[in-house]
Amino acid sequence: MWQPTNTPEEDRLRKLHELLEQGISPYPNRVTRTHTARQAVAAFEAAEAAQSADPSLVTVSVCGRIVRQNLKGKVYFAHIEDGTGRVQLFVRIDRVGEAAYDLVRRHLDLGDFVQASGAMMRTRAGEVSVLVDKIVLLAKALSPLPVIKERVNEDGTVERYGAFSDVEERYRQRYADLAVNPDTREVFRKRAQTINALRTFLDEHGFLEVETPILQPIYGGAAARPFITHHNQLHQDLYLRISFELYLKRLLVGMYDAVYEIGRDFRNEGVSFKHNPEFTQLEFYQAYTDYHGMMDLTERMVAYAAQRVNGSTIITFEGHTIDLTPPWQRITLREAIKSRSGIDYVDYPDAPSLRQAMLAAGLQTRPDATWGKLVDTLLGDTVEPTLIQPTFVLDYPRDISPFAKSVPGDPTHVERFELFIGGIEMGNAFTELNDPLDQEARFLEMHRLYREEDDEATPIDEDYLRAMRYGMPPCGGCGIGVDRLVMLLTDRSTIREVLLFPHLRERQS
RNA sequence: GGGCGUGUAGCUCAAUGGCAGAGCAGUGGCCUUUUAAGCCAUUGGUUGCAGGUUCGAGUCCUGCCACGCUCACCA
Repeated sequence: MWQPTNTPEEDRLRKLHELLEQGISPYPNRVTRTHTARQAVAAFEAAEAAQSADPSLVTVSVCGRIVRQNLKGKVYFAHIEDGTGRVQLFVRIDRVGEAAYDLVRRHLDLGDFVQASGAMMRTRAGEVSVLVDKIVLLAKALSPLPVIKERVNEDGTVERYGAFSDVEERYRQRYADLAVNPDTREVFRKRAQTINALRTFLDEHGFLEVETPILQPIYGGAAARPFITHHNQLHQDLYLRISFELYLKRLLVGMYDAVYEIGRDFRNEGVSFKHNPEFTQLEFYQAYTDYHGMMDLTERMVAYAAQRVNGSTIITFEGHTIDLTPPWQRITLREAIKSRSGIDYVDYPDAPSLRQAMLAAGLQTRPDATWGKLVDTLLGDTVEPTLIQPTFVLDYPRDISPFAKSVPGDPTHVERFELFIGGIEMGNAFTELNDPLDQEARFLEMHRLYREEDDEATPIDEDYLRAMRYGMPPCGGCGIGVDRLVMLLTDRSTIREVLLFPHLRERQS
């Protein structure tokens, strides 16, 4: 059984017991709400504006959490807040009677939920308020939330005094963060709007939303270590998906022209400001197009989401003004790296020579890195941080892109792009490889590479190859990191600020 | 995993190696139009955990835990 751990909790528990002794339930079953906080204020102001109506005849029953209270002798003011906003309660002892007033004075705390009914009025100070006839406790708060006081300035801006800012506690107790920090609530509203906008855009462009397995017998579609779990009755190890790619492309074999999925991917890798072990991915695939089609669609979709969420395609991110208005800059990976590092990697066709060139340029490399990984290092270290404005980087080395079609006449490169905005990778797309024999060869090549590194054996998905042998239409596919997109649209510098419950290490002792 | 940093009251923060404090919240009192209300009084601490140095440790040292930044890792 829970025990108070501090004086405020002891006081609140005592009040709860006193209420029970008076026969008052601190957690009643029934509640009556006629108006939200916002509606109550709006109804009064509308009556004020309409000369014909008597605003004092506007009666309401409002519900919410007490976020400010001011006991002033025989009158009591409180602000209650619900999901729509705040409204002030004005309680007078001569109106509610001594018994009810005593309950208000002795037993209500910041954080409690109450229901108040009465007529709307305007105080002498001018604030629209509920002149309370009856007030009912709806839920007692036994633990105190951080107290944040607000002052509304002349110009309407809100200044906040006090804070709940400890990052760890905000994440571990997100409910408390949300309860007291309206800015946090706004982030997750925008997150929902973002996802809704992506979905709406794709729906309106002929895409079918689908759901594919999260528990997969063979993981694939990306290079990452998986989480492993086990089905007891089937005696089968299963993997939490690291991407949706291979299942979604099976659906193009199945004659859907365009499909997408928004869902969770799981990667058993390190965490960082842009990595969480589970994250939300959007992948969409469209037949009869290629990566150019994916670029066109992607830039329009992201611009649409920005417009829907922020009302503009021009946003601010980490102090940068970023213009998401299409069309976006396109540059080949080769040109991008050459312009930033001075290294034209095609001049160094094998890992040892490229590594030498990179070392000569003062770049750090891993001695065991493959040629493709070295190119990727060049991208990450010299190019990625410079790509603040939205930029498609095109044409990647074949040996780090096993699902992309080759660039015609170019044995080195495949038709792939990655999308960068604000210096962060936002997406990855290919002209999808639909040649089953070439795909099998790529699988075998990757399998060999990873076995050499003895890091993660990439399993070969024979069923995917079988699907492709039935014929897969030419298509483009793209994956978008939804959390990162939300970071961009809400100007948050870490992924944890846009995840309601980010992964944290379990607390010991 | 490495480096740097942080951890003190419910919240936000102070405290030269020398009595562990403030504001807000809480408690008691005054106050019938307050709004960061005000005034008077007052409660609240295993200073993340475990050791060590010292006459004396929140402070210095070691280890551990958690978090942040960063590097590595991450096609």
